[in-house]
Amino acid sequence: MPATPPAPQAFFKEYLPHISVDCVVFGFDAKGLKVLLLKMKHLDEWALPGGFVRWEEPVESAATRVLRERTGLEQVFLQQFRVFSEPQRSKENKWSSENEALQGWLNQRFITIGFYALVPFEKVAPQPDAISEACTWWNLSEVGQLLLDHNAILHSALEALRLQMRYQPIGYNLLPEKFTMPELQKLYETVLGRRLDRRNFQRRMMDFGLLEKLPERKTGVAHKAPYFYRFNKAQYEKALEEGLAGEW
Amino acid sequence: MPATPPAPQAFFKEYLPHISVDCVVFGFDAKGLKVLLLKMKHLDEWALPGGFVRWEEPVESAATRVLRERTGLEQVFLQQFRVFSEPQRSKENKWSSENEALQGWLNQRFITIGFYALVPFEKVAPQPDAISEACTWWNLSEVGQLLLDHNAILHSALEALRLQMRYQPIGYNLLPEKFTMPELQKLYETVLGRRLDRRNFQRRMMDFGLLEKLPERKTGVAHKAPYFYRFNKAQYEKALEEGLAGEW
DNA sequence: CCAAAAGTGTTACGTTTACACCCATGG
DNA sequence: CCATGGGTGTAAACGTAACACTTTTGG
Repeated sequence: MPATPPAPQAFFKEYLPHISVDCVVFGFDAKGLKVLLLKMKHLDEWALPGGFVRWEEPVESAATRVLRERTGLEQVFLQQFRVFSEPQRSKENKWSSENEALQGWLNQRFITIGFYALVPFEKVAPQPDAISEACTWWNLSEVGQLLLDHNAILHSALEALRLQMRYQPIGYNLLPEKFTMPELQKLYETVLGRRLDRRNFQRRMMDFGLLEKLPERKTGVAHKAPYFYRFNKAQYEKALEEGLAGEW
Repeated sequence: MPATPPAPQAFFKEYLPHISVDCVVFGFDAKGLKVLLLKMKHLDEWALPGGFVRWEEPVESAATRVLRERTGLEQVFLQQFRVFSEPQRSKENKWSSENEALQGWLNQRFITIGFYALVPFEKVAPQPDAISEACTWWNLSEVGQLLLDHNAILHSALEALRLQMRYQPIGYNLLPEKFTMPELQKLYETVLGRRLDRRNFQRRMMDFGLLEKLPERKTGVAHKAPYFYRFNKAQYEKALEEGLAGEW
């Protein structure tokens, strides 16, 4: 979205009416799973980054654009997971903006297509959009009341991510290029919401054949330094296509 | 306030522009999996049953309405699985209709929300809609070239169904109230696309605790007559909520 | 009365889970 | 030098897959 206030009716000319995309952007660091949220102008609430669909683009392109503008990233894992379309979902909200064109646009009924994204936390430079005054990471456990039905969308995205984990690998997009086995394990434990056995986890991960063990070890840590690993991109893509065996 | 200029035509008054729903309706009989298709007027192609979204209803309600009007059924298993939004998906098609309002409506760009439904084959009374001249079941293997991107939607629905099978029970909506174990097995083999061991299948199914064995047996069959079973509705619903263990 | 299909049980195998031991490092 | 965390190995437990035997029925 442009930083300068749009001309009247600009939104209606540029975007399909009634259709929006909302992105649940997941990141991961030592503190656990995080989600990218926007602080809306003139409102006390935070919201998921979202956007609208141009007249000649697919919805995936709209979501990719939102991601690029909020995070600066180009290639991210992005997956549509559900449509949210209750007529009441936008009713409760009374948008009041100094910009009349924007206000008229936002007060439509919107059917929104939910996407979730997995992004490398440390590479993101969060940028607010035209209708928000801040864009920052939130720990998943500390997220409060969100705009409209965005809490439900977030919850649904997390469920979709947990489901994806059952048959596809995650990690490539959520971790830095080089990472340690305990870090990867923490990611899995965080998303699954339960502890895993250290030894069994390592063996299982290696058996998938997606990881390459590097000769280097982590430095500056107490106790025995863990080795670094990285994903084998080709094998990882293959696993995304074909799925993994077994359950968690 | 309405987003698009209020059109004189009835369609624009009644439905949200640019948004449609398409339903992949699966049925099952001795011949295997079937899908419900419509023969379009003035076109040689068949299409998935679809419809549009009223100004004050959620998309699920639109899909339910399509199902009711095409099949006569009220309570069916219905699940949204993906949005199809390529701008080109509707471009190729030149609608020509005797009804000018209809033609103008259909020539919009549509973003469609894909649903799949599981219905009891024998209870369905297929009914064509206003823009089609026939509505019939097709064996999945005999489906040819469909309208627009409907082949892709169908294929995607089948994938979603296979995925659902991995962690939720199917059968309640696809089989008659009373059925035999071989019939249930055939359903699973058909959807999964591979043979299963008769004995192990039976044990596994019973272990799920969803089936009730009835005292009656099938009559008029050669060889040993199989018992009838039925699903325990309460347990089945529970399994749909909580998921099943194990892989196929 | 026998071929074919259905019901029940038992064994073999592999995968997951649980746990033991050794290694490395910073305080 | 020892407490802590990381790396590797092994045995038990569990679930799935493979297979044998009995029962029933129509031709």
